[in-house]
Amino acid sequence: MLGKKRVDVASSEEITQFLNVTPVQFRKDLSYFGGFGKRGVGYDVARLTREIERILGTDAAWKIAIVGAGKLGSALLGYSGFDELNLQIVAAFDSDPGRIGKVRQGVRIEGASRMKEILKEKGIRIAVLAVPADSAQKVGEELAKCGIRAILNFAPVNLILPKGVSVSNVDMASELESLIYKLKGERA
Amino acid sequence: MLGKKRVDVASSEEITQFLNVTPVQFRKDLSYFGGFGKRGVGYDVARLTREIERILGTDAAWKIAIVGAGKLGSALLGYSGFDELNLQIVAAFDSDPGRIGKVRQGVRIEGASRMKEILKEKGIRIAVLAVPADSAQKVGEELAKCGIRAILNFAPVNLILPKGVSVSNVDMASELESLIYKLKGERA
DNA sequence: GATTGTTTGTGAAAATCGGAACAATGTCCA
DNA sequence: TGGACATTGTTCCGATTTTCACAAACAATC
Repeated sequence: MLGKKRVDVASSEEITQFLNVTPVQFRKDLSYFGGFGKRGVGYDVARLTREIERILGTDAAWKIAIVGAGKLGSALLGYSGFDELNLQIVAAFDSDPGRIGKVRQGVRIEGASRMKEILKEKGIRIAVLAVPADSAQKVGEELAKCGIRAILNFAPVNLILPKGVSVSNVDMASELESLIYKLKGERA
Repeated sequence: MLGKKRVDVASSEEITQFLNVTPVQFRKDLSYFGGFGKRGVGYDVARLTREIERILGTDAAWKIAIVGAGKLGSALLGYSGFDELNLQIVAAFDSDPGRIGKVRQGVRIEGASRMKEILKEKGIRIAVLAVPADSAQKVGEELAKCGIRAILNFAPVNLILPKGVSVSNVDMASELESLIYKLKGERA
């Protein structure tokens, strides 16, 4: 088990050490999409990476827009994690005239009025929503009208949008709630 | 159904319109902690709010610390959502000498060396981890040593920490992955 | 006060999820 | 070739979660 120190092949056990899943789950999930491993051997890491990227769709590049260029939006513009998912930030928007025209991380901040035009032109289908809570619903609706089909929502608001628009919430609040709930249980 | 436009009482159906749960789930979850509603009427919103806060533990204030005062950390220092959960940011830390001593949103950024001292002194048990991915594990371990029992982790890293320390991941990557996966499915 | 309509709380059924066990398939070595 | 060993892919089973269905409880109206 420790004899061969090759990294080009790894067993489900080795791989899931660093993940939040059990080896069985890992194998089962993968087998749903097809058997990529070799019995008695393990998984070819390079191929596995390719297959997973293909399954998730991160093998092709996706263009995304950051909507809202305040503190959070700016932080996201500099966030390195997007690269790894093959996501390219190709546009940023804000309604504050003081921010429009500024360039952050090579991306020019545009006014909200040019949103539709630019989103269509560049073929953007994913938006990251980083506006204040009280304008999130309104901006979300606008994005839906502009043809955006997927929104990563950072505002602590439950967006109600037309069917066909997927919303994923980065929900700090509920994560914190569950942490507090656990802490409370410990003390009891 | 539309006759009484009172906001002091609402049915599970009305409430869950804005939530991500079904009315039945809502009622069942609540009934686990006790029946707070009146049959044929609905839930007293004020009381329900109090009860949920009590259950979640957000009725009492919790002190939290922001660890890492880069772009993301700074954005979090100004994030308004913490207030609503009765969370008070009472400390911020960074290892960059250029940032230490600066005050953001009324909180002074302290050096990492003073972490243990300050966390203990102020009785902080929840930390928000906003450091770069490559130092997240190390800093997480330090926090665990300082007596932190709950970590909200923003770094795209799976923290391995001693049992008893709860970690919640704000996992932008996996949220984005699921969005892309959905988009891909639509196009097929 | 009886009746009607509404909504909660809950017990039972259905679906989903996760783990254990195991057969199938591969490598390695004599 | 054959046997020992390793690891996948899959089936089965128990547990958990979600949905369904409905009785109990309440308000309103006649």
